[in-house]
Amino acid sequence: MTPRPYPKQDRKHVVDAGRDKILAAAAEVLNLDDLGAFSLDAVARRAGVTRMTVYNHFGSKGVLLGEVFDLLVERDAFSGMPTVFEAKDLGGALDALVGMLGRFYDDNRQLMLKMVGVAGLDPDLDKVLLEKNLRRRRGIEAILAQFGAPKSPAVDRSELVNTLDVLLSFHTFNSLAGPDRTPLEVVPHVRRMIRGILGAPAKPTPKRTPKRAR
Amino acid sequence: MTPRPYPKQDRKHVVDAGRDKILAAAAEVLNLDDLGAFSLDAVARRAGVTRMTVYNHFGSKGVLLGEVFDLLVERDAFSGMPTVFEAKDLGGALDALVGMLGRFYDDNRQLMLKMVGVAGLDPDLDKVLLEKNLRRRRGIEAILAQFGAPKSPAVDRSELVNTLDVLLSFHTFNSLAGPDRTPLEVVPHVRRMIRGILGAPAKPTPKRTPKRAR
DNA sequence: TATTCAGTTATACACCATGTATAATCTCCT
DNA sequence: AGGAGATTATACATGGTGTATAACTGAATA
Repeated sequence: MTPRPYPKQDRKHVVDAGRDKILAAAAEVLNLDDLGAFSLDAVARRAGVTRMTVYNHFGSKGVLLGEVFDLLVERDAFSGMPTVFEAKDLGGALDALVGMLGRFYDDNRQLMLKMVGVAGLDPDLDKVLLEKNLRRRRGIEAILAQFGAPKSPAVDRSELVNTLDVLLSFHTFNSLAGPDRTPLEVVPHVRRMIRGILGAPAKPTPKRTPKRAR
Repeated sequence: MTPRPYPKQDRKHVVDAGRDKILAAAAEVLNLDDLGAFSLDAVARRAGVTRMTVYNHFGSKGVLLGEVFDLLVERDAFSGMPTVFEAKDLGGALDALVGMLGRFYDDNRQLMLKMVGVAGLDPDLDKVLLEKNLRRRRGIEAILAQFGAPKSPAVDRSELVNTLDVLLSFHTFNSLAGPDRTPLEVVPHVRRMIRGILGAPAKPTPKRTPKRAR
């Protein structure tokens, strides 16, 4: 019960420095080309700490990965968001967003691959990743709100956000790049795709649609 | 050195039956909702054999998964390919292809998620999956060759196959569906996206899309 | 019937990774 | 000096992959 005047805040920065060191080490290990070489032991060694310290900071592998992703998304992927809003029209803003994300995906391609990998196998991380992907969705919605949606898109208005979200996802850049190109090199192509979706005149008359599917 | 006239072919079907039983069991385990619950032990138990038998047939987990994917792709995903070519034009063929793939992704959503998961972590399986994805690409190329490419697509001719390939990938259906919809429900939307990409009149003049500039 | 061989099983083992528990140690602040 | 919080060292349980080896089974053959 006795009030204890103790640091607890003073040493916080030291502890946080340790945390950040671990997070950075984890990101580095994830970005190594060695496929499937992610272990808490490797992270700890690279961070210069013990595996136990990692468990003290984060309780599990999933939480650690979640925080790594969190940090990267907030600090790297969407750091240029303000400049996106400086564009003069919707097309320009989306172009800027594509460039921003393309750069991020390029810098962290291996990391992203492993991240979606373990996310597909770890329910906890899966939830975190899903939530973090909402970040991108909210960014798209903000852009549309600011610049106004196009009048005649090739897709439903209600599905416009979904469509852009898919086209801006890592998977789009990754599989479009394939083994021979980088996500960054693919940026112009993604821009064209989006422009095609946005600028296409509406096809309101489904009278002609030649579909015979099943 | 004595020539030994022995079955070796007669019992083949029995052995192959065992193989198929294991493959089916593996697919079942992969399609369980239990995220990250895939072990060779579970597969063996469900197949009614020992873990050793699994190792006798396939040498490793990666190879087994590769063959499962192989079987599914060939037998389920692209089994309806002939009917796709019965369509009367390009749009109809692609619509049919979208429906075919959407059905497959819907039937095997959990499996696909886990598959890309381990593929992101296992180099061997990664290669297999990459090669199997070429199956889809070749299908697209065949359709374009049969029905002719659109005259004025919204994307480069050279990138047309890449674009369609991305739009037809599992990731498109999966992230478009999100947690609240199924890949199958998303089929009409993907069809519209593709029609938008294909049917949009060429925009040769990059004079900026006619849009409200705030 | 006895043999023979492929495939299967039973069993044991090595290895690695995650996660938990506990006591010892270090560091910095008062 | 003393103490609290963080870190370390160490051990352990668990579960999965992959390898090795000997025993077993069943069916075709002689």
